[in-house]
Amino acid sequence: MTRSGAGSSIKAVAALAGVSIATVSRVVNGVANKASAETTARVRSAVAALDYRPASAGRALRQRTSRLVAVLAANLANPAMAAIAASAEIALRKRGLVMVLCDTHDRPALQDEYLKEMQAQQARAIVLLAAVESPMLAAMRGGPTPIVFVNRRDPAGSAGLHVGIDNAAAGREVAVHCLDAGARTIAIIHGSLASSATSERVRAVREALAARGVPHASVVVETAEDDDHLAIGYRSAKRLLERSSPVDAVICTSDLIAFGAHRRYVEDGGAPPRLVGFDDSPLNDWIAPWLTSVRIPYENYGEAIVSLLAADDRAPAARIVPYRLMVRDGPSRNRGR
Amino acid sequence: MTRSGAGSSIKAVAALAGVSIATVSRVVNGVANKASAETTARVRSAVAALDYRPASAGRALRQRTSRLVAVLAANLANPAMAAIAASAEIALRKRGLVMVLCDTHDRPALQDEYLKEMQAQQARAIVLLAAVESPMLAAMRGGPTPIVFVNRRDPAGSAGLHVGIDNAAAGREVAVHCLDAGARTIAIIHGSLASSATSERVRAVREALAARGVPHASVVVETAEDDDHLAIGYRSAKRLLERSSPVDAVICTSDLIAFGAHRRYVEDGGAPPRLVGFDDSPLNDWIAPWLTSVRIPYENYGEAIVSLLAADDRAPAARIVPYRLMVRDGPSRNRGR
DNA sequence: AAAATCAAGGAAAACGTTTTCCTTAAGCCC
DNA sequence: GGGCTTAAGGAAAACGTTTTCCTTGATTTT
Repeated sequence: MTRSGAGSSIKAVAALAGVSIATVSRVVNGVANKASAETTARVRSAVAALDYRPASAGRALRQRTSRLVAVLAANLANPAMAAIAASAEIALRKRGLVMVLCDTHDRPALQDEYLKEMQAQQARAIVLLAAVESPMLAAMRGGPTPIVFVNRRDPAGSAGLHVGIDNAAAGREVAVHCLDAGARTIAIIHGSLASSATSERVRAVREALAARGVPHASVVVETAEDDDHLAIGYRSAKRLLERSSPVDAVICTSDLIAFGAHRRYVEDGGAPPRLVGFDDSPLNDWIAPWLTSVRIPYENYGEAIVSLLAADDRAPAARIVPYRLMVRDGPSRNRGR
Repeated sequence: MTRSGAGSSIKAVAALAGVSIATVSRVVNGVANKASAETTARVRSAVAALDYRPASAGRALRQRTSRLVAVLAANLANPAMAAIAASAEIALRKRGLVMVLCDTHDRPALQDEYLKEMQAQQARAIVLLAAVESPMLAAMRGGPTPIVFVNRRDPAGSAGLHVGIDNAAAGREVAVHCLDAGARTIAIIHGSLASSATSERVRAVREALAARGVPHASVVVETAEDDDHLAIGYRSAKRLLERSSPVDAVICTSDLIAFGAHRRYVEDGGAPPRLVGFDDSPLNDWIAPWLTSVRIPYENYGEAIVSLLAADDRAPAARIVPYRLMVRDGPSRNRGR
């Protein structure tokens, strides 16, 4: 006798119910027209009595696919990515899928290592939070394993499954917001343009400013070579402060960049300019009441991802979710009063 | 011919190398004295040529254990938990293990559901980030699957594997720090005392204050029934503000609670009291320069967890990692000047 | 009333590994 | 040179499922 609940096999259930293991399997998996109501009930109660749950290894072996879904995040230290992961986990679980979470540190080699590992795990699907191009990704593209690109589109062409916001529209709205708020000279601080999200945002801001008559050359664009967004913001703000003429508003392509810039301005002692970021998080209300930010509903990304996986091939291959500009004008900005 | 890299089986490798699958398995797994140098080389090059990696389902089935390690976090929205998860992922990966991350929302029923699922997955080990007591946990305790309790100790007795800081010492240090900084009346805001970490911190603070001659009754202790730490801090600070006499320092059992309290004070308009929290994160330097906090090296927790799993049964069953009080006195506190 | 469908369920194959036995040949010790 | 041990490697079992066949009655169709 095996210990009761733990790891009872299909054989034990079959024996207890007085049927073959085939029947148990069919009842558990809900195959129609293969068991009488009476048999079904007997099997069900045996399953409950033994607390049986099919061993995933056996199932995966036979079905040649596991219930694992890999989420490869570029940087888990980024609260936005963590939020997406948390949301994905819930949505996957609801479908009986299990999330495997990995941190690629935005490095192609590591991303490839994980892709290979997940192939060995026979992962049901791959979710890439901010993908980078890599050999293995190229090899798997078009293969049988669905790949969902979140935030950043597929780095090679925009064909793949995608979840994200309309970055161009958001960029325009941010630009217009700054102008409407009275800003005359505007700066942009951005991260790596290899990210489609970043490049789309930057381009949209510039175009919107140009369309409103702001001379192209008067827009200051800063960036820094660093994969830490905080550092990018800090160093870029430093350079903005070194300029002869100050700017009225700084548009950052992520909240972390804005945090970095804000710190630099605070250290400087003066009143920081209007700061705008992207991502937003409920935490901003608490710790960054000075930051206007494009709220991206990461808590809904999980469902969007899963629905994309469930959809048939003819459904639209992208879920563009709505964003919302959260205007904040809290303590820190007018600290100088 | 199967498509080259993808999912080649051990049979293909054996055929290419001209050996049996048994030999391939042994070479891949590094079994000594079972293959000549020449054979080993031939197998290795076949493995490389086909980009072979053992299917984990087959392996798990045979070995009756997978390479999955489950990390069950009480709340992924908490940056501290996310940081631990990120660190665990790296450490596990280094040992060829794969992290499965789940969010139990601090609910026993959900924790049990995950525990069952992970048993079906034949998880190699279970890591509980802030465990709650639950029937399934009780059933698995003492079973073959190692369980590591992180931050909170095993809710039923302190026998289990544990990674955390010396909360009593940290609590004392925080209390002394406040007194040394000149605080006369001190408040404590804490979360659920079901967490051993929280209760140990609160007790240590109170004892240290008493030892320094602060009358027991003069210490204000606040809390709120909520699983959102931000809300606990906010609501508790509200009550502190309603008191006739203000406090000089508020010790919070987590940074999130401190964030919540800070917001309430800022809304009030006056200068917030000295605020102290627990957890800390690199982000605090950027966004909460007003928060003194006990820095817990979550980035090292992954290694501590893994070392606990690797240790034999006679090694000490706990890893108490060093903490450090990060004293900050940035802009927001002396904003009133 | 023969033919055809269909529900119910069992036996056994298949999935891809690891590992236990075996076998063979070589080396070593006396 | 006979008994050891040992390296090298193959055949086959075992792991726990799902699923393909197959069989047997019962019911429906023609």
